[in-house]
Amino acid sequence: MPELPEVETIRRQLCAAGVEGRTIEKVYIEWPRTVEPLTPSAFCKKVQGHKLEEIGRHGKWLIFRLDGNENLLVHLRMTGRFYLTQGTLKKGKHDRAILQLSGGLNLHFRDPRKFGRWRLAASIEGLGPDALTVTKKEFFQCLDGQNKVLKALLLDQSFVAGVGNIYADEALFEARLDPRRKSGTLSDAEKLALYKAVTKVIKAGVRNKGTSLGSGQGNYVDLNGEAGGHREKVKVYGRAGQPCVVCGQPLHKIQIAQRTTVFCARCQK
DNA sequence: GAAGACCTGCTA
DNA sequence: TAGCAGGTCTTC
Repeated sequence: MPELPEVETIRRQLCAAGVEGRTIEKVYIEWPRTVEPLTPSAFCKKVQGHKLEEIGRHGKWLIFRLDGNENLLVHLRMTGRFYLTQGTLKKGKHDRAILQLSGGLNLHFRDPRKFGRWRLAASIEGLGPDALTVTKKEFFQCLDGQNKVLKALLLDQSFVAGVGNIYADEALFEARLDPRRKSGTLSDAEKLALYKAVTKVIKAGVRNKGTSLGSGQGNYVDLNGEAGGHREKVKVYGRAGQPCVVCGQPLHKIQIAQRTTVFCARCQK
């Protein structure tokens, strides 16, 4: 569920809550497959006693830098979220992993659908430039030699990291580009429009602390359990059949690369 | 590409 | 009860 803006919001809140600088005193793995490729006991052994020095992010990955040369890499996938408790540990219903930190702070990883993953590694492989900080030059370089359907390309984390289904649809609407277009057919002006649109919608998402839709269990909430404020700003995602905010025509819903895609057939060319 | 797998819980 | 979900990986 969370895309870059949601992950960045959580990262900032973890920093603000003073998680950095604490020692990981004990690790609980409640769902073994959360950690990979290590077994839970091997994972706990390698993490316990280490200091959590800094929290970073690349694309949708959270990067907990540990002392030594390893990082705890966390991907929230569809329903992962973090929350903090103080004092005696009480495990929540959908908690899949918990870090007991120095000073009595507990960092819970709640993930109903069990898709989230924790890894130990020096770095993350195979990601393109981060969508929040990608430069125009990098973006054009990444587009070079590509000829993929635009929607699929934006979802490809090796192209640009951090864009998911919501922000892909929003960026394509913002750029007025048809999601079915092939990237090789874009003019320079259209490439620039796409670059501007991607960075614009991602930055707006971060500013509004992420997007939440509906009220389901998997619905995104931040560290404090609050919904993102970007919901009202979404122009196409989840609005199939409703009028386009620009031309008033009903928005279309189609499948591209097995993902629901909403767009305006009149505005997006 | 497309389809299935991984999973649970909410909505229609 | 069936269908759907913001993500990614594996296997045709």
